[in-house]
Amino acid sequence: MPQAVSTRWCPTAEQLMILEEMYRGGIRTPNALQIQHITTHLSYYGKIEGKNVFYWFQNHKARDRQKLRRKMIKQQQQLPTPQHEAASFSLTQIPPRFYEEQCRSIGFMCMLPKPEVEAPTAQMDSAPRYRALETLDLFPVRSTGIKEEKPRSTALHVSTSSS
Amino acid sequence: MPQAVSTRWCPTAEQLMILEEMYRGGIRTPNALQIQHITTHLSYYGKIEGKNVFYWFQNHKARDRQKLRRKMIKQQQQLPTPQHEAASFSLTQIPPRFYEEQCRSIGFMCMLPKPEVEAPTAQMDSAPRYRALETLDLFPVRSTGIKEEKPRSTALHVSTSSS
DNA sequence: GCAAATTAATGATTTATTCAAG
DNA sequence: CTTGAATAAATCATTAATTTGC
Repeated sequence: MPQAVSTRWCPTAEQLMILEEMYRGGIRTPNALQIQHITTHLSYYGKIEGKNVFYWFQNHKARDRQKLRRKMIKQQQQLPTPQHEAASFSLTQIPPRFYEEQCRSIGFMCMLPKPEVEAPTAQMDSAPRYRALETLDLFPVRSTGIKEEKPRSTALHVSTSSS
Repeated sequence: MPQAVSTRWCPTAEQLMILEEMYRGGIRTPNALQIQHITTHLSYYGKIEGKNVFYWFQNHKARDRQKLRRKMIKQQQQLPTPQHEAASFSLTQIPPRFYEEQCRSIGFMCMLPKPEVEAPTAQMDSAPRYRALETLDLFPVRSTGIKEEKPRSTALHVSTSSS
């Protein structure tokens, strides 16, 4: 069997550390330019593509939120259950809403299936290709105000449309 | 105000016709290469980008399905309502499932916010830029077996995980 | 110890919702 | 109200952990 050594991106320890640091720093939905920068920076530590970064943040954010939700439900169930006024609508709702102008900016773009699956003999992240790293050392990882990411109602769909 | 004449893609009649023709032809989730071709082809009739094509199919498919579902619900409600065995789980499910190995292939890619919003003086789809159209005249619009797009259960989540 | 069998994580896609321009 | 755009939720699928029988 010639090729097909791995189908999906496998982040190296450094890459993961940096990504998590950024996440902790407040980055949630990096825009295209940010992703480009992050990718460039991380490519120093191993093979990586923009979409990997994109997906990583999507998944990390989603699973973080999920974890929080579960914890909340659990807490609620452990509460003394105030007899009167027992919730009549599903809880698990994060506070009211913080909004904060979601950093909506990511755009999609169709991407060709995959350039080629080069069959590496044994060299990958062991031989990092010093990609420039020109633009910046790392961009404002912890600025733009750690937005709490508008929670939006998590359960409860009040579709206002009526047609 | 210098620029910003229009933010979103406004499909021309021809573009729309062609897209619908393709949709009727069975295309639902075109892969990147297909999108590229479609875009190239449609750019002959006016300004258009790959993501427009991507979104168009996404939305068209979703809204088509939505329409069907509503129609179904309506029909169900108009039925004599067979007292016994009233559905205990939400209907609106499209038949069983046809599967057919979904043509999964689209990938995302981060895209810069927007190259530039050229302030057109009055020329857009009136002056189509004859973009090559080299690769093909149009690819197999009605082949690869009109896949009915695996309907997948629309309501009813039987998560097998247990943790 | 170790390798097949399970299960848990998590990368990658698709679908559902929501927002908002026209 | 229609629909392009964008994000979030739900799934799918593959890899890593972990368990289990030997």
